[in-house]
Amino acid sequence: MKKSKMETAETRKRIVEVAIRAFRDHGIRATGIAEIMSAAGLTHGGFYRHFASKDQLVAEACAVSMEMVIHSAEAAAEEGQEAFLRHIETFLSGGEFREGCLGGSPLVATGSELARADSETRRAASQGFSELIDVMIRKGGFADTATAKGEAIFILSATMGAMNLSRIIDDPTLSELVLNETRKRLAGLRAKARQGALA
Amino acid sequence: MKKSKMETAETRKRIVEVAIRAFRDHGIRATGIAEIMSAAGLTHGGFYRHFASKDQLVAEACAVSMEMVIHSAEAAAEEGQEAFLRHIETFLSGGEFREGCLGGSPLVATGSELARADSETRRAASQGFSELIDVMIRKGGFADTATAKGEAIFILSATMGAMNLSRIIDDPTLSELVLNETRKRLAGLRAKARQGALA
DNA sequence: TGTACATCAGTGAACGCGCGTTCACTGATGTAC
DNA sequence: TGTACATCAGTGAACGCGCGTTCACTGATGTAC
Repeated sequence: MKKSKMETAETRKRIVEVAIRAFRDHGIRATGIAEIMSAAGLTHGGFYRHFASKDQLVAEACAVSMEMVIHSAEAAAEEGQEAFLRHIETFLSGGEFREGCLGGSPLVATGSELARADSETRRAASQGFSELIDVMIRKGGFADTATAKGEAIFILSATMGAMNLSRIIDDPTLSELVLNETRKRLAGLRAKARQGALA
Repeated sequence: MKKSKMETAETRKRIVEVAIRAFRDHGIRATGIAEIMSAAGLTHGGFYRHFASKDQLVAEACAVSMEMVIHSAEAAAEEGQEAFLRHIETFLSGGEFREGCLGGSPLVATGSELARADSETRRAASQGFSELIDVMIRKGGFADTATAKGEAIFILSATMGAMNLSRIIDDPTLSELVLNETRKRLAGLRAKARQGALA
């Protein structure tokens, strides 16, 4: 039962979307092809009509979910610098897992697995991270353009580190403290970076 | 061929040590019992004379490797505050993977897997993290004791986030930039925290 | 426009493989007398 | 101190299971005439 080209494209897209969520929720290695296909309303055999291997899907899922994070950040930036900065900061309040959020980003949700992933996947992750830095530089309102890239990198490193730690820690009080202390200090840094703009 | 109590204890210790390295290098899920036992010079069947399950070994390996990080940090602190701070900072220069280093810590090497680990393992990781914070507070030379914990948490979050990111990124230039920019900014913060001590 | 046929998305059984775990067995150790 | 026996660390075959991947098949789609 061959499907129309449009249906085929939609199916492929659906598989990637389902995979993004599954990898984010359960990890890459812990997620099976059959599980993904089943969640997409298909049987496992059809997978290889769309992808050459699981690794190829992992790479594509990584690329697409990084794009989602980037688009989501850009969309927030449409509403102004304040909204953009609040968008970045929001992750550190709830440690959100939703798509488009830093917390839903594969860099946080599957970080240590990505560090050991194949070259295609790491390429996708690196490319996405690089683009995220560029968006921050353009919309972050950093006073000193010479240090903007470093500031953006620092903010992302600290945010992602705090989110990862907060998910490991089983004591809710300490877990939230990690998010809050990191958010507080990054907000202080940002205030200073923008104060510089007025000077 | 029963072994003496001393030999048995040594074997158990060796299994844990081998496991720490294997989990750190290849990840938890990707490392099999047979692989660990073989690296310890044994066959896989004997594993269950020492541990009830793989999960139990994971939890113990997590606890022991966190202790190694903590002891290593305390040892550096013996040589004075400067040496201690340089010890923490060192990780951000080379992103080292050695035992006792933050980079060799399960929090960095297997971060996203730990976030989904069972309660025993997360307990061990949380406990270790908590103790690491305590060591930093005691030896970090923070001027304001009220904010020392927050400072320590922030430094660890940023350091771990940067190390994880630097291992994902495949472009060596950007990878090093992430470590360097994070190190530079944390050094600036520390200088300020100690300046406060003199005031 | 209608017909014949090649294409190929999706199915579901099957593949080899490695996993965590179990178990009967071996034989040196530790213990009770 | 010497002997008899229970213990149990380690071996290696075997277990069921789920994995990624393959394949013969189905039948609707897209194409060539």
